[in-house]
Amino acid sequence: MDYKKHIAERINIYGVDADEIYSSIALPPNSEMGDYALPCFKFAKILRQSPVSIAEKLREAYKTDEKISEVSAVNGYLNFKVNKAGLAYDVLNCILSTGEKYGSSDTGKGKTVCIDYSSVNIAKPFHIGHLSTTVIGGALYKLYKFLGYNVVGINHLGDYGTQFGKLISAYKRWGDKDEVEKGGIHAINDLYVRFNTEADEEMENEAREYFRLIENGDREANEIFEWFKSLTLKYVQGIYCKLGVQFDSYAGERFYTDKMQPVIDELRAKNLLRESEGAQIVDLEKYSMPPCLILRSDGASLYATRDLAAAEYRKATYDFDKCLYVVAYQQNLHFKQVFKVLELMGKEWAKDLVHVAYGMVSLEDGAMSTRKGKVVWLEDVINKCVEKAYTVIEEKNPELENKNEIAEKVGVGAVIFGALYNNKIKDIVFSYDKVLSFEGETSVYVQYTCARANSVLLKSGELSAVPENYEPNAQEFEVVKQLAVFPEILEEAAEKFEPSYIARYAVDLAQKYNKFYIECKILSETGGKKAFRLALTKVTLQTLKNSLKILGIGVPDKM
RNA sequence: GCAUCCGUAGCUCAGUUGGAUAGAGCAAUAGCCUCCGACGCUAUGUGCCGAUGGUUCGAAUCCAUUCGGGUGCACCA
Repeated sequence: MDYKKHIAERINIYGVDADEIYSSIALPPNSEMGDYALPCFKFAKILRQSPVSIAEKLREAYKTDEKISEVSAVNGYLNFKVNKAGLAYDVLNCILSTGEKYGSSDTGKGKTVCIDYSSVNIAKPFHIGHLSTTVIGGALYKLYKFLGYNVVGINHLGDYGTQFGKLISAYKRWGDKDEVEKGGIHAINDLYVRFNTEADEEMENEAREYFRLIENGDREANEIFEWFKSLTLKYVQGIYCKLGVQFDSYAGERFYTDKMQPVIDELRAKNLLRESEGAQIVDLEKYSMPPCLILRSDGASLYATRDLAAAEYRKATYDFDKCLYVVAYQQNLHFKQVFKVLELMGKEWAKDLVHVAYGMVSLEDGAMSTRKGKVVWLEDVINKCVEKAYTVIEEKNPELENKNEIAEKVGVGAVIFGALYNNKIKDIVFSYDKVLSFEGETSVYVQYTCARANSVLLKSGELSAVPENYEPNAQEFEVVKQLAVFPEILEEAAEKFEPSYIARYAVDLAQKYNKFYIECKILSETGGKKAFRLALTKVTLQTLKNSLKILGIGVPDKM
């Protein structure tokens, strides 16, 4: 179904190879001009002819065939019109036969991708700032699987640092076992907030001491810590379940405690380590970066040290072809440094490490702060969205069965989609108005389109075979073309680590289908026309479902 | 100060391996349910694509400078 390739193979330009012709083929601004176009301007110098005459000569030489029905030369562009009936027939049958696998491929066969995402902090509830990494990572996870990769989802737990000393100190001062059991993670967080507001020098010292106790294997400190950890994991599991994300490993920072020394030894052996102001660093001045700190002046390890150990461990354990870090752009420099240090250590695989950076989330009145307790919890956002969905269903479709289940799919979908619809690098100012808006370019719009398509299919009875030689009209053909590019869109999304491509694709397809739906009758038609339109409806529904599924969004049959 | 990202319609954003008249949604106005789901569709308008210069047959897209904003920059993670 690669029409560009088909065209490129049939054009000969002296001194230009087929690959270059292939990559030069573009899409005309509107479909009346054609379905594909080859701009001939860049060939003018090589051939020493005007683009207009080149296009004209190529047009004369091109023999139309079963795929390309018309070729025209316009102002230096060579425009191609495809055989609409043929394309429509191929696309519909392809989707009908592949079904929920439509768009999948084996490009990733034999390759492994590690994705480090979500990476929750122990004892901290999920707030909207954690949403992006979780759903972007989750979507990439499902996308790579769909493309045939072996994928390893890693939740690099934030379970290391003096903050855990603070927590234990706070718990021992004010905590109560039953209250924490009952209040769960929010009760722990309250203790943390209280510690930060009341802490003086003495308490800070106590916290450092407790952290040291955890490190040295003190039984009581570790018991409390493990208890907090299990409460946290139980809690996040509920959220992950709703968001449809999963992990294959929960190896967090503490996991690397005993894996850092070999890295430090290697750095020293390779003469990369240097003392500076009492600390051990890798100097990166040559690369116009500040130094990468490996050991503090008191000998303790740092964030970067653990990330170096983690990268080594992942390479040794999973032998990845790519390792992605879905982490906010605040850490651009950190990852640049870590990757550079690994490169300097001679790890040829350092080039396979990718920081998938995304924008930050703030509130309308400024940045969030867990320590100050100024946050929007993700559960609240999800709950409000689900409630809103329920209210809308109650209003528009009160007879519906399973209203709770459907409201859940719609509400959760809106939360996920809102976080995935824009380019990931964009900052987000969180507002309830925005996430609760269900109109326009939203998952609800796509889900509604699915419900509409599904309703048509329910009323249609058995589908007959797609008619051959059916000449689609303009609206039908727009849908067909959009359906056909789905596999390409997925490849691009994977290549650019950009789930938003898929979200936008789904909205585009839904828009094109809705335009078709309004313009064209389906059920009251007969014969080939009806068969074609029903098939078009069925494969559109399938493709919309496939797109949303990758994003972790479910599609209700009715809503 | 150095590094890095962003700047497109009133708002939120697409569009950037250079290509033909710069597109959506929201908001506004006017329409469309005796007809397959109106959470939908149609029509109407707004743009020195932050600015300047350069490269090119051609620049929102590439380069340089500049302005505005975000983020990061030594013992937190």
